[in-house]
Amino acid sequence: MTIIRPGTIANQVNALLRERIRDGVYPPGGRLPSESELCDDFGVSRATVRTVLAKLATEGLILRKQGDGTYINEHIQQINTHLGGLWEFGRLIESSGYRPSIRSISISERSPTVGESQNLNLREAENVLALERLFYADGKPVILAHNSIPSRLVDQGSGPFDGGLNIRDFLWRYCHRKIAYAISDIHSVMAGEELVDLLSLQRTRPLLQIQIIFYDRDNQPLVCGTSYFDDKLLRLRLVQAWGG
Amino acid sequence: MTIIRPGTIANQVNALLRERIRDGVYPPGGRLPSESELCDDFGVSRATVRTVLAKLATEGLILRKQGDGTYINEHIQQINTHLGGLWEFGRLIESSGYRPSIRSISISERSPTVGESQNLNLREAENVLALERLFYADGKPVILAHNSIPSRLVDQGSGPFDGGLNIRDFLWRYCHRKIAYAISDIHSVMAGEELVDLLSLQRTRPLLQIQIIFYDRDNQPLVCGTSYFDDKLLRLRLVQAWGG
DNA sequence: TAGTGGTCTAGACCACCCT
DNA sequence: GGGTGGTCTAGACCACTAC
Repeated sequence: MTIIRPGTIANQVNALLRERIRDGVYPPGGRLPSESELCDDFGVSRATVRTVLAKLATEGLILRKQGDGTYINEHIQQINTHLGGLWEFGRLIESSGYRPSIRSISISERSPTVGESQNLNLREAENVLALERLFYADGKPVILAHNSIPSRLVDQGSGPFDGGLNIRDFLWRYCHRKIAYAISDIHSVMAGEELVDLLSLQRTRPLLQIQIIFYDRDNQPLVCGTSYFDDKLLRLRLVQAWGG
Repeated sequence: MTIIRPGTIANQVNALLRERIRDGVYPPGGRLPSESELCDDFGVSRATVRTVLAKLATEGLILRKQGDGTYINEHIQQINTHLGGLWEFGRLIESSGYRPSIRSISISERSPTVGESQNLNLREAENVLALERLFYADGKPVILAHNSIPSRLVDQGSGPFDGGLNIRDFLWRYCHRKIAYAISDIHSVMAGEELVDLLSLQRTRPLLQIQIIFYDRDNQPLVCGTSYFDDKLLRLRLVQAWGG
């Protein structure tokens, strides 16, 4: 068949396979066509097909059995939160079955806290651009997110800022930087007064706290953030798959 | 050079590269030899080298820059907890800087709870083998772990069981099953009396709770588990890397 | 311009599962 | 035996970065 999508061939095959799995073109829980059939179908080499299948396998979306075939894991199909979902709060909200939205509480430049200065490896007297935002699930506040970016990285005169962007898009739009990797720490904390108020909790309650630092390919810290949410409303679910 | 290790060529190259990075054979934070140099060095094809480098890159251990080279990420070197660390509590304890040990509290067959019955997809009147274990960091109790395996999966007459094995090894030794993937839910909970006692907490405190279900390649649930630990003592740290 | 990583191909051989 | 996925090779061309 002919491919008309943008991007590399592997990405196109990837997108097509995901579509077909999602839309049930291949029987849910059933077997995928063999690698050689997929090669013929897409008109690509086996290596390309295998690259894509390997990626889907590490996400747990398919299960591969030597000498038998490749099977669709309907279990995972419903979970859109693989890894990477740790920072995409919009997806996290969606995967819990709600419609996500974002409200920007404040976006302003200020001097850094001690923690920010360490995490972002700031020099003396460097400021940060601080974002405070609330994520909503079906209109109900569920996640409070603080993020800080070294002011030096922000393009001059690039405001006003769109507080509705996720961090990756924000960094690209206003800093022209790409995220290479991130380190996250997950903690369990009791909600303070501010959190009880902002998240409309009835009373104080243990919440999940996610601290995350994003780095670019030059190992330079781009953003650090601290976020809070009630794990009784949203589910933090991770999938790990082993090829073998 | 000649390779003398067991396993596939790719695995041997993988192990060698990790060793060299860990031992500082390649300058920490510096550049790795180019792909073609590694090919010559190891005597393998470029595709094989690239397979290995891709894996190291997704773990964040190396940073790849087109047109430039491959750089060692000294930042990640110290973090042995990539993904997969979510269930290997021994490693989790090590990565927080302690010496891990395990004590088995009880291993017994019993009827399942409602949750276990659902999670393990048990039939009527099926029992489970229940493990209750404590993990220690430098001799101090830090993680309480409950795990349940359908009795049907356990080889007949395979007891007594070694409570010091991690789940993967336990399943292999006593059930001859391999884990294909796992789904984990992370929650924030207040320690109850039993936990305060077992983990020698001074008072009740918010803890991290990890609920996990392991499946085999046939999508059959093998084990479900619930574990608790104090995130003030142990760090739950995840690394996510994007190839691009 | 030279060298690096990124993408893709065609083909070989092996290990494994099913019937 | 026949088909499936697992491993590996040799070689081509492209895109990007540093100089």
